[in-house]
Amino acid sequence: MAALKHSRQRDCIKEFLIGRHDHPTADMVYAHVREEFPHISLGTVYRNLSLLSEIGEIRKITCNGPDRFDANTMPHYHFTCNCCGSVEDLEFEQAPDFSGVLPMNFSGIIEQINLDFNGTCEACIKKS
Amino acid sequence: MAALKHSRQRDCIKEFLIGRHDHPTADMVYAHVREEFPHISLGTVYRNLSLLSEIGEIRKITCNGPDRFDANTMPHYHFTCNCCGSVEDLEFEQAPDFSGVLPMNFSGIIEQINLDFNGTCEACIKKS
DNA sequence: TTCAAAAACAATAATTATTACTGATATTAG
DNA sequence: CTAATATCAGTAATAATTATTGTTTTTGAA
Repeated sequence: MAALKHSRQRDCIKEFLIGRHDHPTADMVYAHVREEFPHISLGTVYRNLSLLSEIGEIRKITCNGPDRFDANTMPHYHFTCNCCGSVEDLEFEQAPDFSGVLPMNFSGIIEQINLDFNGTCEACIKKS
Repeated sequence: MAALKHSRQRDCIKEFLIGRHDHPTADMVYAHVREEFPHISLGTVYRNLSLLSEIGEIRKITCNGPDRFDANTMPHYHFTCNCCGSVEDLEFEQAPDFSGVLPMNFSGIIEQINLDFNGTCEACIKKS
């Protein structure tokens, strides 16, 4: 049940995210999708973003300020600027390795490991 | 400037956090501090929590749901339950090592590295 | 020990981010 | 084609946080 019907609005949201690498907020998605669907509502954007996250087609990034969304669901890492809130991908010489990182005395289930960085982005350094 | 005067309310907030290891939210702090200062306002709690974070005396944890606060400012790692939102500390056999983890093509300043985990906590597993 | 400048306060209003509700519309399986 | 229902737009409601305002504390210097 909950048979997930096709929707043009959802497609448009996903297509937009695929074309972007700056991890847009719900508002940014809304602003864009509105060009194609002038009557779309912000609630629809939020609902579809949650839906797409739940089925794993996009990734929700919880950082400071509003949530952000990323169509790249491969493991990768983010830098968040404490100053302007922008989020960018980080690339490494060698991928971080968490294979030896096993928690002690923990009886829950770990589903995801998040490594992320924050500080001041290049643009904000120049501003100051 | 901004000479940070002493305040009994701020002390109480900090003392409360020091005695806890469950990373309380602003509301939880408010509920407790109210016992000692029945007229304290939630705004005061928020203001002091930000202040204490800014000067590095506590750490603000941005996760899903409301922000949480931690008096332990030493490097350590958190597990967040996707189900109930609780946050707990994780202990490791060997501390994660980020020494080899250097970003390429990045011109900002990295101030903090966050490694955190999420999934389902023991209590939520039992519930289901 | 006053006393005034400024930080901090309580109370409350406002803002921001997100979720829930409702009746109309679009999609899809039979 | 049609009925069932997921999705929609529009809007109201909630949750989390920040800002404003006039009053009270704190503190350093007179």
